[in-house]
Amino acid sequence: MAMRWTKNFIFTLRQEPADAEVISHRLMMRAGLISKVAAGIYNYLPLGWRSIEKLENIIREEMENAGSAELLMPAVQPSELWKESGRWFQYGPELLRLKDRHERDFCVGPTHEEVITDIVRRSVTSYRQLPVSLYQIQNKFRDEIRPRFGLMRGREFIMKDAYTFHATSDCLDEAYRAMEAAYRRIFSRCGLGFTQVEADTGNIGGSDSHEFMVLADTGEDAIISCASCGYGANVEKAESGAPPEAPAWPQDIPDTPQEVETPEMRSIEEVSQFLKISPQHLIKTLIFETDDGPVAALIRGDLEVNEVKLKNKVGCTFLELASEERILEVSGCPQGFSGPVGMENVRIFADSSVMALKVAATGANKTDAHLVGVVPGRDFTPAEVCDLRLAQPGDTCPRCSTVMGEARGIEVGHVFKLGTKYSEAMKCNFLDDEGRESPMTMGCYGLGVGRTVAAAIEQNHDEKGIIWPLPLAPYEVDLILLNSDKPDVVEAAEKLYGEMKDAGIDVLFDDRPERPGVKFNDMDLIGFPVRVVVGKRGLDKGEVEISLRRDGERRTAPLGDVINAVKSLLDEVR
RNA sequence: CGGGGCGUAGCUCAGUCUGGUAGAGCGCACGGUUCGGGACCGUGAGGCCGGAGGUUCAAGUCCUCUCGCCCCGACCA
Repeated sequence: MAMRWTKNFIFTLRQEPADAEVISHRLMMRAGLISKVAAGIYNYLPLGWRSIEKLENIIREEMENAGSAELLMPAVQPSELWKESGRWFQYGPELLRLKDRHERDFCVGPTHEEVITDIVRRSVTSYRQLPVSLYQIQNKFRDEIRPRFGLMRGREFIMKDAYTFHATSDCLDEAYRAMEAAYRRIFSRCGLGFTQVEADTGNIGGSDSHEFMVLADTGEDAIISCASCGYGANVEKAESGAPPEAPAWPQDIPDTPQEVETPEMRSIEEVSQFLKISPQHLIKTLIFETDDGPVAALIRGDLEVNEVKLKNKVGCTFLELASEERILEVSGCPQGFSGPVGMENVRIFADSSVMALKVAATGANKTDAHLVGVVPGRDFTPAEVCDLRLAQPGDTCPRCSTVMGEARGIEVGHVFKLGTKYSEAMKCNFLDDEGRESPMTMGCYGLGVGRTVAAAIEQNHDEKGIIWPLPLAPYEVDLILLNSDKPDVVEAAEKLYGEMKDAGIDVLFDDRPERPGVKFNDMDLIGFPVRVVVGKRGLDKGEVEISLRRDGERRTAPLGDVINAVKSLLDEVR
């Protein structure tokens, strides 16, 4: 594909756009790749769209390779399907709902489990027809609370979503592994540094789940990982090895907990200093509000509760710290003095670190008082003991006990084993070889297209602009006509452009009558991987200049050999 | 939804406190000089000062309401 700049629609910005925070957003705006229509809603301008399409085509190749067939589902979906799965009621304002002229309810699809399940259940009835693997590349809409960072967190965004249907979980495992492999190939082909981590399944539901994270300091997700065995997980999900044991209890262990006055001592720090007890001997009691009623979570004083883990344990979709009034209602005292002893009207979830304590101190459920000498199991029994810890860098690895580190990442892909959540709710059943009917086992696989392009820019730029990895560059080659007022230079450049076109080179011909500086700056800003400069200076010697965006080193090639030189340079960066 | 901030030329922003003729730089158009890293000189076009209401002789500026956008937080593939 070849194009002239003057026939294209490219407007670079000299000044930083006022509302762009992160580098990829700034550069995409400045380079004229995207423009904003409304909060979280963007135009993909010709240059940006070319990069998007290049990525889409890589995705298509790898999806087909993984045995998935492309289709396209509607953006607007009837509420009936969502009511069948139950998500019409579970989803909050993030789901953009609308009514048609007959007052019928619809939504703009944030994802397509319902529609795809409907498609498959209509046609597939036998194990002989399974497995099924389908994907689409489509615009989604999620009415994010706070869209930001350009394409990184838009409300409307392009996503590749794939869905697989199986007769057995073994078969799902196989498809899941194939998808993981396809994702790794896709991101590798884009030249991205990424990592695959264990993830929480969120509102989509399901069991196994992995996220593909492009490593970048601006990433919105925190990842905990082990350099030694390769274990990695989103902090939302991350397990960590047993925390260091608490030091020896400095006092006698009484037969019953002793109440101690602790006036105005609410925080772990205050209480531990006041009582001269290490934070590791305190039990922190947090009251949460959920759609399933209030619950209490217990964690050792030096650790933090992971709300996602708690949410999963409780089995609720809504969870947040309870209000002051609610705490008063549940524990009979203001915030800061709650404790598990004698707390009976709520379900209590205890982190295993709490139960590992031989003896501890905790709130007395009484204003300005704590209990010292509380023995877990003797003085209180939680409804459930589980892992509620928020993993932190420095924790030990749950697999191999090495100390884990933290990194930030941009979530560009997320694969889930859905199991039968949707097939059961929507009666997407099949008959097995013994004539028994059962719901299909499903997997779903998302990949953020715009986000991946943005992530590529986060990873590949310098102070001048983007440094495109070749596969995502809007054009691979920028051919610059330097002296548009010199007929012989124009003629040479035009001739070269024709040759490149004929040779099938992916080139943009900067034929604008602009000053050299303007052209050079635009070429750096947009970041074409290979640049070919035709100017009077070189032409007098019968040469043109060729350089790479990534190192800037200037090479020359005789006029007759430019095509070959460009081709071999392209191979070099490929 | 809570907290903070901003809406003035295509873009980036002054002017708002203290009411009195609508500004700058960049971009754009035209002429000239320039021409290998965002040139220079001259001329010019371009504004319902986000919108509605109010106060006032007079509102970009003060008051009320509204809409939009950005940042922090809670939420999320």
